[in-house]
Amino acid sequence: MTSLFALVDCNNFYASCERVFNPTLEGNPIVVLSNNDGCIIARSNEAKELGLKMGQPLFEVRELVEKHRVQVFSSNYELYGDMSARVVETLSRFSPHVEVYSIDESFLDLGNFFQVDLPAYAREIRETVRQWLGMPVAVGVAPTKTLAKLANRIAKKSPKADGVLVLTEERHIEAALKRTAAGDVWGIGGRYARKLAGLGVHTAWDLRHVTDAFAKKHLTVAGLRTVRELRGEACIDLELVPAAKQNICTSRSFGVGIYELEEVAEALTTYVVRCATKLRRQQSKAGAMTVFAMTSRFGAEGETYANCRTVTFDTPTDSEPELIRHALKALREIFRPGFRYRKTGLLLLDLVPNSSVQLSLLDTVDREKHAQLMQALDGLRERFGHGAVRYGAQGTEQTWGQRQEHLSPCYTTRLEDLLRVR
DNA sequence: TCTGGGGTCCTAGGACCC
DNA sequence: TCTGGGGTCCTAGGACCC
Repeated sequence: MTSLFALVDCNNFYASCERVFNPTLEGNPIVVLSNNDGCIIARSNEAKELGLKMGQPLFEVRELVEKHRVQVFSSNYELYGDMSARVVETLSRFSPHVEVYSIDESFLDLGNFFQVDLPAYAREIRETVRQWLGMPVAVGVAPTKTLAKLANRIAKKSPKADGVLVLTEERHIEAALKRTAAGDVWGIGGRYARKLAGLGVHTAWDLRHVTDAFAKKHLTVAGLRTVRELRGEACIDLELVPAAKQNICTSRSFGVGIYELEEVAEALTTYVVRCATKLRRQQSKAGAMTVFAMTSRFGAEGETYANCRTVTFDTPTDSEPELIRHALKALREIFRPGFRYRKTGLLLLDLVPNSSVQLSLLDTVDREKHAQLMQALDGLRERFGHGAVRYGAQGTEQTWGQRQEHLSPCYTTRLEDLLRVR
């Protein structure tokens, strides 16, 4: 029994989300910026054609953007997250088993669909998402996830494929592997691509034909799995239930440089709340926390500073008051006055499921009371929004807030935004 | 002036134990 | 010149992904 996977990938996802709700943007170059409006993280095809690069700082291309009237958007994760959920909902009509791989990509298990006309089925997936949601997607179908990724890539790039490519016949797989660079294979990044080139491996076809020993020696066991997948041997299963995260991180750069401990502390407190909310959502508690603060990496000699402090808890916790207390203490220990801070954040580590928390004999915290408080806060935030309930330590001015000068309305999730459009 | 954020897995090497 | 052998755990660093 051979396996069969489809990879459905939204084209230029963030840029397409902006376009769905603002059709006048059709045909115009669009870019979406990272947090703080720093770098370009998504581009429409028109923007790609202008030569705008992924990850490029906006200030470097300001002239080009103005000259070609590129439409610029701050990232709007509320909008993108909601659109993503709608796409997944639509895809789930086409397979009982869908793995949500990222915000804009899903794998579908087509294991028993050999008897159907696969190209027609793939095209139907594409057309349905387009018609229902206005979202353009590419569909790649193949016997392994790695080959499905590769098929999807060609589906998107090749005008002839027109967004859909099925790789089930050997001669098609061979042609696809020969026209794909090794570095464009899923799991082969820039470092490995360079290393492989030095060893005479340039295309995906070359990579498919290295020995197992070669793959393991130069690319470790993960690379060996990739090579096997290129041969059509399915080694990477669909992950239907997202695994609980082992670390959770929240950090942001500030809109402006900050000199005062109190202001960095306000930002950090806000991030602790977000991070702890993610932690409780996956029903885990943290056994440790790392807090960090830093200046810009790009400062002159003597102007840059970065430090971190890790705290271990006697009893794993998800309580905000407790996490905030530890975080602020750690911050005070690493904070050095006189620097222009640009970023702070925290990692929650040593996560354990709620069900297997070991209580410490030395515990002095009223866990029951904290749990009730957290439950109440989560409920309020769910109903009234993220900022509904705040701690004093979060401040009210938020001088450190992110720049979001080009934010689009949250069309799908906020009534007032929807009304504003009408 | 302006430069993102959030994850995972694997390996090598050191510490430690018997 | 001699200076065991093997196992486990932890951490740092390197690679990858979106």
